[in-house]
Amino acid sequence: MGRWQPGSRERLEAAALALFSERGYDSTTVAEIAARAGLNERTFYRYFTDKREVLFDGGHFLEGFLTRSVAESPASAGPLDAIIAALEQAATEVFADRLAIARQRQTVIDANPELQERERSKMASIATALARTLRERGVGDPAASLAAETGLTVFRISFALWVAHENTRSLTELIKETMTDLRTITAGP
Amino acid sequence: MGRWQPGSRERLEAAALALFSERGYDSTTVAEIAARAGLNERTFYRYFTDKREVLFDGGHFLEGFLTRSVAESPASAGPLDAIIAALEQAATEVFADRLAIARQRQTVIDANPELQERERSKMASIATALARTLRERGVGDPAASLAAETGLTVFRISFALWVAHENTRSLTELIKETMTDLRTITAGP
DNA sequence: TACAGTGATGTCATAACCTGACATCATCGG
DNA sequence: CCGATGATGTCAGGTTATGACATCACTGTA
Repeated sequence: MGRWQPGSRERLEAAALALFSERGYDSTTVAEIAARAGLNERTFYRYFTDKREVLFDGGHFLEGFLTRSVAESPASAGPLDAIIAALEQAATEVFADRLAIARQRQTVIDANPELQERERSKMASIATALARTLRERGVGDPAASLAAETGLTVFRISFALWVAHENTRSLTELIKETMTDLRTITAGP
Repeated sequence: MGRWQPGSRERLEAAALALFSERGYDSTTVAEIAARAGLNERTFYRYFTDKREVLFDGGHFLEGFLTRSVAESPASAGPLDAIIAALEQAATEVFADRLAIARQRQTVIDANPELQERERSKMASIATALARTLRERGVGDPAASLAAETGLTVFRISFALWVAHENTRSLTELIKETMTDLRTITAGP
């Protein structure tokens, strides 16, 4: 073993989530997070652009997963259907096994407006990426943006229901239901 | 004349927009904004919770305008229709005369991720408020959230088209069109 | 007029966030 | 064994943001 343990990034993420859960986001300093990870404050900022970002690293993976999924969807599918299908795939392949951590994370985020802001931002970034993917598949504008944003809205609402403490249903199930609600609401008179 | 000129808040907002336009958001310090407004840095923070907020004060007014409008909408209207009607009313009564300032503001925001983040956050806050208003009018959940979030998505996309440099069409017109696109996209197979 | 109360602003000190510049040290290929 | 590379540490410093307290103009009232 040398000077550095491998997995600095993961250690920082774990340390941050633990500390944020224990004593809250505001009361935790970056120096403390780094110290618990056996690292220096300066090093923290080499991995994450700011203090919030340490909670949102997974977003990059999700974005890649979803864009790949949308890119591979059958050409016959409508844009919103392609988005929803990708989200359902993520629901089973990415999220299904991670309810406990998702809840812990969400508890931290729900307690802090700055973090909610960043979460929205991440969702928006994913929506932008998915809209681009749709455009590359020939979907026009603003249909592409609209489908991507709307799909993410459905996901966000479903996700909130999923992590709610009373809930026992699966994320996929909740996405399907929310999607049905959306169709009801948008159906013209 | 006494020690203070009236309208400190407005002066701070104007100074901030001007400085952000001139030399960018990052390169402008809070002390500079305050100085141009003839005030102290500490005083800036008495009016705005943080540096970004100085650009988003109008959001409070918009939120009030929209919730009032939705609260007064005819009971027969569907939830999404009520939201869209309120947004169209804001389009004519609030935004129509302010295209120039809206564009200047948007240029500043588009140049800085932190500001985009805050803008999203403001939209989300408005959506939350509108969802609450819908619930008070008997709309269930998640239909209320869904209608509010979807309506704001339509608005956001329409607004972006409106402030785009090439555009010559009215915001109301663009909202109607985007709404038509949404109905097309969500229409089942 | 005098003067106490109130509220807006200023001053000061300081913690935490974030960054640039440079130093240190382990690893790896030769 | 050595030099290149890359991850980490050290240090200095600017900016954001906040608490505590002081100052000054305006108000009402005796």
